[in-house]
Formats: sequence, C-alpha cells, structure tokens
Amino acid sequence: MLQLTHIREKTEEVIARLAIRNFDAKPLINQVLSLDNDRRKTQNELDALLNEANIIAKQVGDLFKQGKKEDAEVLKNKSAIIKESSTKLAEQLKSIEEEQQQALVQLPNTPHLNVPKGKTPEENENIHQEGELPKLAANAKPHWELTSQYDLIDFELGVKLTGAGFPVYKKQGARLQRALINFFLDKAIAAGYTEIQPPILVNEASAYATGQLPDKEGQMYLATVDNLYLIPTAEVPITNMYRDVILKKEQLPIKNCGYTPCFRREAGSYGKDVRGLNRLHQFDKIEIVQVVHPDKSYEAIEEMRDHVASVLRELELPFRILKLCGGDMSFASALTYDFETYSGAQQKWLEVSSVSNFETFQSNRLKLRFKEDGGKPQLLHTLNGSALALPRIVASLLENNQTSEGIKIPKSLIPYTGFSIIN
RNA sequence: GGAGAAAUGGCAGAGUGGUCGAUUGCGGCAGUCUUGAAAACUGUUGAAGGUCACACUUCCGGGGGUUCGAAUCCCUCUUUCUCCGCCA
Repeated sequence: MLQLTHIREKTEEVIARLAIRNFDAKPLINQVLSLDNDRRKTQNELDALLNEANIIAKQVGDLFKQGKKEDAEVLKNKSAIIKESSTKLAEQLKSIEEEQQQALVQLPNTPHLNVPKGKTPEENENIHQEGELPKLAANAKPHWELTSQYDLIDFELGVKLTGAGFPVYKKQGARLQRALINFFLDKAIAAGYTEIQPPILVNEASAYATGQLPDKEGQMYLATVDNLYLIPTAEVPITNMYRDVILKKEQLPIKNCGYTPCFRREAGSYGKDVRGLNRLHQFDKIEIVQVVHPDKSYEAIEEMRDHVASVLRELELPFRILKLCGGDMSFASALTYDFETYSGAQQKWLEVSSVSNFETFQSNRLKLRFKEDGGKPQLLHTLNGSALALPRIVASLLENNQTSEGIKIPKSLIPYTGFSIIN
C-alpha cells in the first residue's frame, strides 16, 4: 500500500511512476485525495464535538460533587445531543476511511526509475546471462520422462493421493529434494541469513498484511473450519513476524531465510507449460527475506541478486537474469529481477527465482517501522527472493545432465545427495 | 475437549466509575559530579490522526454495549497460565 502522505506530497511523481506500469493512476489518486480532504474535515468536526463532550462530562462530575444536581441534569441533556451528532459523524468518518482504504489498496507500488516501461514479458530486459547451454543428443528426454525412467517422481500416484500438481518424490528423487533444501539453506546461512522454520498455515491478518488478501484470495488454499490459509510462499509468515513492530536501528539489517513447502491453487493456469515439474500446486522453496533501512534497500537487492547467481553458478546451471518491465512486475514490487535457468530438453528458460524490493509498500501495511535516534517512527524497506524454488531447478538439473549412464549430479551437490549419479 | 484464573506502556507491575495516556521500579536517552567510567543525583522517555506549530481527538488483548463520564461495569471473541482428559 502506498503511503497517503507520499501521495499527497508527491502526487505528480506518483502518477508518473505508475505510468511505467501502464497504470493510469490519475482517477484513483484524485479519488484518494478528495476522500482525504473529506476525511480530515470530518475528523476535525468530530474532534471538536468530542472535545466539547469531554469538557461537559468533567463539568457534570464537578457539579455532582458540589451537589448541584439540577445544573448537572441540564448539561447531561446537552451532552446527549452532542452524542447524537458525534455518533453520526463517527459513522460518516468510518465510511470515508473505508472508501479511502479501498481506493488506496488498488494502487500498485511505484516502480523504481530505472524499471523499463513495457506491458508484456517480452519487454523484460535481459541484463545478464552466463553458463553454456547444454548440447544434448537429439533423443534427449524432457524431465517428466526421466523422472519416470529412474523412478524419481510419481505424478500419477500424487493424483491418486491428492490431485494433479501434487507429485510424489521417491528414492533418489526424494533424496535429491532433501539435498537441495539443505544445500540452499546452507548457502543462505553462509551468506548471513538466519534460518527460520515458520508455520505453513497463516491467519487472515497475515495474509492481508503481505498482500495476498484481499485480491489474490483465489490463489490460496483455505482451511475453512479454522479460517487459515496455506502459505503460497514462506515470505508470508517470515515477513509477518515483523507486523506491528518498531525496530531499533541497531537491529538492522534483518536477514532471514526459511524453507517451506508452498501451496498455490494456480486457478486459471491450465494448458501448456504445466507439464511435469513446470507448475505445481505444492512445491518446495527456500526464501530469503530482508528488512533494511530505507537508504539501503537498493544495495540489498543487488546483494540478494548476487547470492542467487552464486548458487546457480555452483549448480552449474546456465541462467539469465531479467529486469522486469513495469507491466510484468508484481503489484507490490518497485524493482524485480527474475532468474531463469535453461532446461535443455524442453529448450526453454524456466523461472526459478524472483527477487524484489518492495520499498515501503509492504511495510506500510505491516506497520513495520524503525526509530532513528530521537525521531519519529518511519517505515522500513522489505525485500524478498527465492533462493531457490526446487521444481524447475530439478527439471533443469535432470534434463541438462542426462547421459547414457545416468544423470550426473553437480559436484557441489554430491556431499548433500550422497551419490554422484542417478541411475 | 472440560474446569478455573488472567490479558495494562520496551520489561516488571499498580490502578475496580470522574482528578488516568495511566503510580512505581527496571531499562533507554540527556544532564550534574568525575581525567574518564561506574555509582549517586536531576530531568526525560508509547503510538496513530490532526496542525506551519500548538490546540484537539483516539488507543489499557480484539469487537460491541451501559453511562453525562470506562483501563475500571456488562456481553462476546481471541490468546496465555493452572488443573483434568487425550496425544506425536
């Protein structure tokens, strides 16, 4: 959520920046600002009334003590009248505030100035590519054939147990999952992140604060009896640890990481690109989250980007980094880098990580703030990224490293898998 | 799941209808003293809205109610603790 004072003070700039997303913010912003005027006016009136009522209440008390009952009765009546109009005003204020809030949450974050304009994924900027694309034999198999050939993943069995998109990992396939989780966590810890094991169900307040609610309701699984949501990413619980928190300056920066399964309904995304591991309802991911001083968030995002790149490098996977254009960035982001690894048999780039700076957009809803010496609390910047999501990494690893003897495990991963080849 | 108790500022802990945004202690910050530090002493120290700045308003777990007036009374929800039951 954008900050009201920021919209008020830098109206033109906010509109200009939102244009980078091809978002015409003018009507909404005008609505927000006019509601804001109403709000302040109404509140002033209400405050004056309440002030009067407070004064009268005190006088009534004094009069009673002095035994002047009749005078007190007169004031009581006066107070009743005030109460009537103040109740009305309070209702009015509440509805204005709700309307304003509703308009406000429709505004996406303002992109950073060097986010490229554009509407579609094709307009994302390819800013880096490294690693050699694998030269596979003509009969190279896509991962969904390899997983069944070596009995690594049973998609059919998952359908039986749960439904499509809930694979069952087996044997070396299961072991590989566990190895990757540990590998990614160890890398994150070595990079200074603190490991967190959060709950994987969250309440409504948490889902709201990180922006999954209200608009992405349909994307989450909901345990209706207790009204709890299965997390779509560890970002939700790990970021919500700081909901309604005022940090001390010395506590910054906060760097947390965590492994969780992630659950996504993926409503509406059927058809192509969903075969095998490409798109699942349940998958494993290691997430990195940072909470930093507002001056430091663009340094932090570069650091996170370097971290993800170094992990992919260790896995010897060819990858590229895209700077997302305004139209392709998520609602809450000010700057996003997407990482894609090349999957040799599908001959496709697969998104395996997304690293974003949300600036104050998230912290505004979270009320995540810090205090500069002697100053007023101010909002922090939050960032997060995947480091990394497993399924597509597995797809790329399997496809790119297939040989006639079996599938080779990258060197850095062998200590974790305990085997060097899948056969 | 059953019975009882409780929820107050960073922490501890008073406060059972007006003088309470809240006694006090600890912690934090500033100062006095000191070469410096500690100790001692003095002052200061929650958040949101609002204002050029004040004023003013709201917040004592959440929501609702009673009252001229609520941290204090009532209803309700949530959470925590103790006891019992069940259990990885």
